[in-house]
Amino acid sequence: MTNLPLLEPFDDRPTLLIVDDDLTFCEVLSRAMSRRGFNVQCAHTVEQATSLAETCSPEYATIDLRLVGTSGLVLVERLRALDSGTRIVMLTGYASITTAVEAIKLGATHYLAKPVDADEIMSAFERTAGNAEVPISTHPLSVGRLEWEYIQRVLNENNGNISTTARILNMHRRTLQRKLTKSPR
Amino acid sequence: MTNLPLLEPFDDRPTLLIVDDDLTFCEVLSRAMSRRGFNVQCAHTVEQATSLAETCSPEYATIDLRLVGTSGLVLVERLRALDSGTRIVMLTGYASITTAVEAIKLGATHYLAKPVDADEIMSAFERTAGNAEVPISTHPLSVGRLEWEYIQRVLNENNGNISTTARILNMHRRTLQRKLTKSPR
DNA sequence: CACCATGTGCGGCAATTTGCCACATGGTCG
DNA sequence: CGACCATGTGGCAAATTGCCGCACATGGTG
Repeated sequence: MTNLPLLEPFDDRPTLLIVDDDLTFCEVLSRAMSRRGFNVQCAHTVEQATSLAETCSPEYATIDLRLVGTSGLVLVERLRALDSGTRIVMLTGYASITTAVEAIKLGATHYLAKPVDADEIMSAFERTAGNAEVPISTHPLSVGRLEWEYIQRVLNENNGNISTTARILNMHRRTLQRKLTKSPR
Repeated sequence: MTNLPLLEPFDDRPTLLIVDDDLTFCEVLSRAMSRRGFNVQCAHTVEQATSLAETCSPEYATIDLRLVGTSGLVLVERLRALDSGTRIVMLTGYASITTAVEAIKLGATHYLAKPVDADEIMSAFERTAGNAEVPISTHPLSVGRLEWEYIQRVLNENNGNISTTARILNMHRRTLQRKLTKSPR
């Protein structure tokens, strides 16, 4: 599965930056990726990640979309500003089309929904535009899912402002709030 | 067609290629985009679109993901091979994250789930990675309305069969029945 | 023909979701 | 500082839903 030699000297191993506010997740993934030949570093906030990236300039990165404070998306920009060759995989608990589009446009290599395993991340790193054969799903989204995607889109366009989003969507703020706490149906 | 007073002479207007196998959709969108100052051409198959693109080399394009025969994705590659400056918006009835990621990686400017209106497409064309957080013009569709449109489409695709539509949409038949008796919210 | 699978329309009822209120907190702007 | 706004939360009545059952039509099949 891995084409990365396990026996390279430590400093020759490719560097991987894992950014996620879930400490357990970081630790588990970190171990799995170390085993696959990466020199791994973890960060739990955008600030941490930025300063780490400035000193070590990682070749690979996994970034969680939802981080406390700022969105993980800004990190995609920063990492690629530092080194446009950085391969970035976006991870998220609640995948939505809007944020997927956004992440890819900002330069992410791929976008995966949790739970993911290390091998999925590995092949996501390998991925380029041409090489993925995409099964076009024939069956539509459920109404619940459609609503969720739409809400995410509008919310994103309004920079996460719940009140204005609710107003635009012609729904009660309280209702929108409640919907947002639930996972996509 | 007569009230285009302030628009540029016909040949100076930006060219837009609409690719969709739904003829009605093409016609409606074509008219809406003409009114917005585009020189519109329509194609209903990948082949048609390819030969049209080779002769007229459109600056803008909207491409439906699911076309009979080949996927609309290959068209993204072709159009951008002809002119890498072409702005392409991918449209789809069945939005999925995978195809969204793929479309963007192949060079699409944006990816929108139907139903869309012409204004959404307009702002999608304007969109670049940087200006994503610019709040776009007000969203006309309420969630209720979106749901209604979607239900109508799926229902139509299933020849008005309420039971199968309810199954596909993952909602109770009784609920769907009741929703159908009401007018779009 | 009877039999069966399937789709449809509708009534009733409990469970869930909603709309709408109030109140507290924290941030920004003048 | 006060005015304003977005957010988080709880409570409660009203609306919607999920799910039951039943009657009826249709179409295929032994």
